[in-house]
Amino acid sequence: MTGPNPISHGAHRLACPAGTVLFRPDDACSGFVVLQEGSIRVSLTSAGGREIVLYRVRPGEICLQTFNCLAEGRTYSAEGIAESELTGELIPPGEYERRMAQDPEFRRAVFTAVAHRFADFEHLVESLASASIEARLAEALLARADAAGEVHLTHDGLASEIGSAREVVSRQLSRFERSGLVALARGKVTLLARGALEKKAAGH
Amino acid sequence: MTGPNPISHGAHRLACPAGTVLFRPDDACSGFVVLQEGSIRVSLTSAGGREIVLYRVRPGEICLQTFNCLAEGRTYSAEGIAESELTGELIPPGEYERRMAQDPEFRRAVFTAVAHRFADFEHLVESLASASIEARLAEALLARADAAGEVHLTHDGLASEIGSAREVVSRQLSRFERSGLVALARGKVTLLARGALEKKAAGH
DNA sequence: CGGGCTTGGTGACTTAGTCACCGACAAGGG
DNA sequence: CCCTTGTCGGTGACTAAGTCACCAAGCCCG
Repeated sequence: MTGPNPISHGAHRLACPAGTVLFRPDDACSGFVVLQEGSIRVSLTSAGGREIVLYRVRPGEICLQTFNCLAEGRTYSAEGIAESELTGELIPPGEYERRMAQDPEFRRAVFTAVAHRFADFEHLVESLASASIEARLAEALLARADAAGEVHLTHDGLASEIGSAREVVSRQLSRFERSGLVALARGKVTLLARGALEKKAAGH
Repeated sequence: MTGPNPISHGAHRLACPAGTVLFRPDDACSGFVVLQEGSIRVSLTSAGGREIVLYRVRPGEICLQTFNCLAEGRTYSAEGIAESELTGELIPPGEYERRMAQDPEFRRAVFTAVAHRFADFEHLVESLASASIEARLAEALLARADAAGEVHLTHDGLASEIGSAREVVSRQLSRFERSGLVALARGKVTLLARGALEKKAAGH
């Protein structure tokens, strides 16, 4: 999925440490990002200060914000932060145009990524419009747990994942804890009953 | 924006009356829709029966669901209904591939449409995650009013537009009516104070 | 004219979000 | 070692939104 061209003519090497802010709302777009290692969290922060994670860009994928900017000549509307150390390519606009025209495999990869993003968005909209907090939180915990069943996020961080408020997350987590589904510690949630959480995530 | 090729080789004429269901979740995709006249409403209905309008496809635009299916070889996940009589082209998968590869103008049109849809989604997510019902309803009324300032939708229809419930819409409309912002009649809302509604839509 | 359907109104209740505040814990400096 | 400062999480009280059950117009059509 990383493609046959290691670093093609005209593309720059991209490397940056965890925590780097790659773009913010209203930034101009410097080029098209193709990720090789790491993950980028793309989120939207509304006027009221509420943040919601839209999606994550993973290795082999393109950053759709970048695509959007280049296709429309517009600026970003969301924020992108490196969640871990990144490596990849930064393809400048001209080179991007050339590749889209001439490289069918590159084009296919871009379309696949676009299609995935749209599926992500549809899922997000459906969740926001009709799933309970209980279901959305259960889903977020399952999605972000490591192999040991631990989620290393604060209640605030979890609230951003599901587009809600910290207090709401805290209270729901206490209910999960009282039901024996999770164990709580500062900055960490340990999953004790994945099966039960999966049921909750599906809406009972 | 309708492009230089009236009906190109390999494309079928598309024409259907208002109310036609163009696709449903899990339908296979028969081709790529390029709309010339009319409008398609694309919506998602969740398990609980709640419907939300994702976006509308208008003349000169492409249908992104179609794009998505073709790029991924997958089925639809949303529903598309003709809101008015439609005319356009239905481009079969092979012809679509050929045009994407060979026709830069066609490719550009597709990208522009994708970028627009993407912006629509971001706006929708931001609204759902953090705007009040008052603001979202005011926005929907403004967006769907005709030149005479009339919105020909039932409370149920308005609820679908903003992804909420009929009762909630009814109560908010009564408040707008009591404040003199709208006049209510069966199946119709008349806007009386656009300026005030615009303020509400922006969040006071 | 009189069912039966669609549309809209309402009260009572549950769930979610907001606001204001406080206490517990972690890290670093004096 | 203790104190300060900042992050993190808990809680009560309130408001906003969504749900449920039900009813009353209006409306179409035989």
